[in-house]
Amino acid sequence: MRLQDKNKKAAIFHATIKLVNEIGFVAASVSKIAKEANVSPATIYIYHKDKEDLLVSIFLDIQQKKNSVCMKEFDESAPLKESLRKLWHNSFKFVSQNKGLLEYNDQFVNSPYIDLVDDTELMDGFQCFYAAFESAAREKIIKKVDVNLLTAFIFFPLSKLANPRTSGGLKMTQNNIETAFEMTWDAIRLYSQ
Amino acid sequence: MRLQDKNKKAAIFHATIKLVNEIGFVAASVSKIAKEANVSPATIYIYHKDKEDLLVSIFLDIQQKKNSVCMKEFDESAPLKESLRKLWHNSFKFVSQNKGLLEYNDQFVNSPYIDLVDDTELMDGFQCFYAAFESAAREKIIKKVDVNLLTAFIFFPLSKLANPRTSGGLKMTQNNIETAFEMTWDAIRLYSQ
Amino acid sequence: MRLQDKNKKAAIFHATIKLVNEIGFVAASVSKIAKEANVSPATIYIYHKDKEDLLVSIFLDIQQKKNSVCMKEFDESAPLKESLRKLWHNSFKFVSQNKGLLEYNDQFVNSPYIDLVDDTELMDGFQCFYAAFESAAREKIIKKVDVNLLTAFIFFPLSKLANPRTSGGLKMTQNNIETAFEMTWDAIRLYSQ
Amino acid sequence: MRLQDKNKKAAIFHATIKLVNEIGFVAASVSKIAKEANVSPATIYIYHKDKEDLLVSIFLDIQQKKNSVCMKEFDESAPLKESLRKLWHNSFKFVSQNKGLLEYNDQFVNSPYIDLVDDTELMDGFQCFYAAFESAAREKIIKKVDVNLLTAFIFFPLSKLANPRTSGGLKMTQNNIETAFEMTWDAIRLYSQ
DNA sequence: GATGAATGAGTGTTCATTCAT
DNA sequence: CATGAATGAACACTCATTCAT
Repeated sequence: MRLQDKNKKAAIFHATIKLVNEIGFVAASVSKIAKEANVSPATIYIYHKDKEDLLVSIFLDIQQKKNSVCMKEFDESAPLKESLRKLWHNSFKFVSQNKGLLEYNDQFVNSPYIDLVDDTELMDGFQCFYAAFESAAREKIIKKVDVNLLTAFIFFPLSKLANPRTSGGLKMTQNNIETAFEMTWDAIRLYSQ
Repeated sequence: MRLQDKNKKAAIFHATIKLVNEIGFVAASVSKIAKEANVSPATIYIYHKDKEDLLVSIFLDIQQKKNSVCMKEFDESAPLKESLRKLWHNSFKFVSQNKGLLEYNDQFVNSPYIDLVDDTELMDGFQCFYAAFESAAREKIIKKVDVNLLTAFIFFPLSKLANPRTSGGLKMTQNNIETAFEMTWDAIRLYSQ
Repeated sequence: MRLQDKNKKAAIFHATIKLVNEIGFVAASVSKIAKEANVSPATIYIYHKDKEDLLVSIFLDIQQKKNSVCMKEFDESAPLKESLRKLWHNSFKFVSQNKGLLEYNDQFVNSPYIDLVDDTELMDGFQCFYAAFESAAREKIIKKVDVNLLTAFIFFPLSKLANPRTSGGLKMTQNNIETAFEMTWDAIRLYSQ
Repeated sequence: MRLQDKNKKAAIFHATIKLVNEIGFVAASVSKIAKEANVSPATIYIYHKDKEDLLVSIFLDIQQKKNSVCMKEFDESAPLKESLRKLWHNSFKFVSQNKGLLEYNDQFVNSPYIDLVDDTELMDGFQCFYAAFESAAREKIIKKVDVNLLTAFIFFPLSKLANPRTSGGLKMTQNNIETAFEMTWDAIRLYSQ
């Protein structure tokens, strides 16, 4: 019996991301992906039930990679600000090391494909922040507002700035990252009287 | 729907937005749009060169509508904070009055179709803010940072919160809008000494 | 507006029958049918929802044609034997004038496609015989047996003999037809004392 | 099902018949058959040259089984009527004991696959009847007609009635079988003056 | 201006079959 | 012997677009 060729699975993975980033979900057809991956269209269906499954499982794969990079060395006992700063820097590290992956996921979450993914699965890695938000709010370190408002100011500017396609050409140097993070912190922190 | 004869263009406009929001760019075909609009596929080609032109011109149309609502009563001489606050409230007014339009454009800007639109055209209505940013920075009211950082904290959280699909179920009451705006302002304002 | 081209519909009809008879349902693909009919595959889908619909509607069309020929000049008041004899001769007339059509339908009724057709629709034209069977049985002209036994000896030998593919090379002359019919009649008639 | 190792050929046999009866030749693909038989697609090609060979050899296998059952205890010296009666009852016994097999073969003979089988092979087991027909005709026991007319009234009603799919829901009790056989006999017997 | 008919090129997917183990 | 991996070719069907009216 022939063994699954890991190279083929990886080739399909990269070909899909490359094509989707270049020409979008609409134009990235299975046969084009197969050609890019130097594989038969039928081979794709060995690894994935259908096109939807291909796109979704790539998304989840990236998501997981990203989470594990972003949450590396996360310390629950550290002050919230330090944890968030670490998250920001890790995010930009991930992007710089995995150009394209984030771009793919940004397109994905803004397409109807995202509806196929369980909501809770999405924020999985960041759950640990939620408790930290609550205690920080109790200690009057950050504003006592809905968690969606907090995430709107933490993750959205971050994802915009981290994605070269939407960053407006701004180069994210260590300086800029730090500045941007301070702006995020200003948005959520509480100013005593 | 039953828009007829003179309103065919409008029927196509609405049918496209409805379908794209429901099933996405991938599945929204010309003939499906035609059926939804109670119109022949050929009729669409009277008003639009091709499918691309259809999608892009709808985007631009919405963009223009949104801008004109958002910038209503913009007063160059007013303080920046008041202008921005007005912008925020106008944005949410637009959304509540035009459900679906913003959702369409959010999908559009996150698809490769956006590459067909001239960058400068996008921010057109908001150019007047750029001068205001600069002078406010000079007066040490807001931080002296790249304009892309400013917009990342002004427009991105706004667009996330205004789009029901991404707002995380948070209902944007006047209270929440005001709170969110204050967070934006905190992000960009300069704290003296 | 372009009008439907009746020739195209007829061409699809004949091409389908020809191909199905030559290579069977399994091998008669939509694109082969389209090529045989000198038509684009897409054109077939203007006239038929899908392949199933194409095959079924051709079957029903033939069935109807056959019924109208077979039941021509059917006289309710005539003796049953004469009505049946007429049916037999009409059937062979239909076959000789429409070679291929019956072969198609024989293949159809012996494939799972037949399950898609309403049972009652099938025997529609022959309902008028059922009453005649009952009264003839009451008058002790034919055997008093289940109607399915009667039809097994009337229609099945007939369809076997009428179809050149199953007639075993026997040429159905007027003489043979008449002989065969007498055998049918012997099978169902009642012998007094 | 769970037939294993040594019984793989049998598993393939049964899986094929089951699938063909359920979904037809068109939809019964090699991989579906393999899955149903709990076997690799490749395994099927150990026992059969190709798909055609699989289908044909199953047909012949069933045909042979049926013949051996039908002709059991055939006695050349017995009167023709008794031999035929025995044939009829044996046929129904075969069906009741091997549901599905006859259905498969009925589909097979009415598909173009039948062309792959040698004509003479088909009627092989029944050749012994041909001589009996001739002598009975000479003795004026049955009609002196082409053998194809005889078989049309012997085997066709039989196969229709024995196949539940075409029997019209008529339950073939011993009584009904006997009645049907008498009708067959009436069809072919000769009535003296 | 407006239409439904018509289409070649393409879609996602499955096919029968072979290969390497 | 038996397997799951792998595939080119084909499948049924839909696409964006044009044509004739």
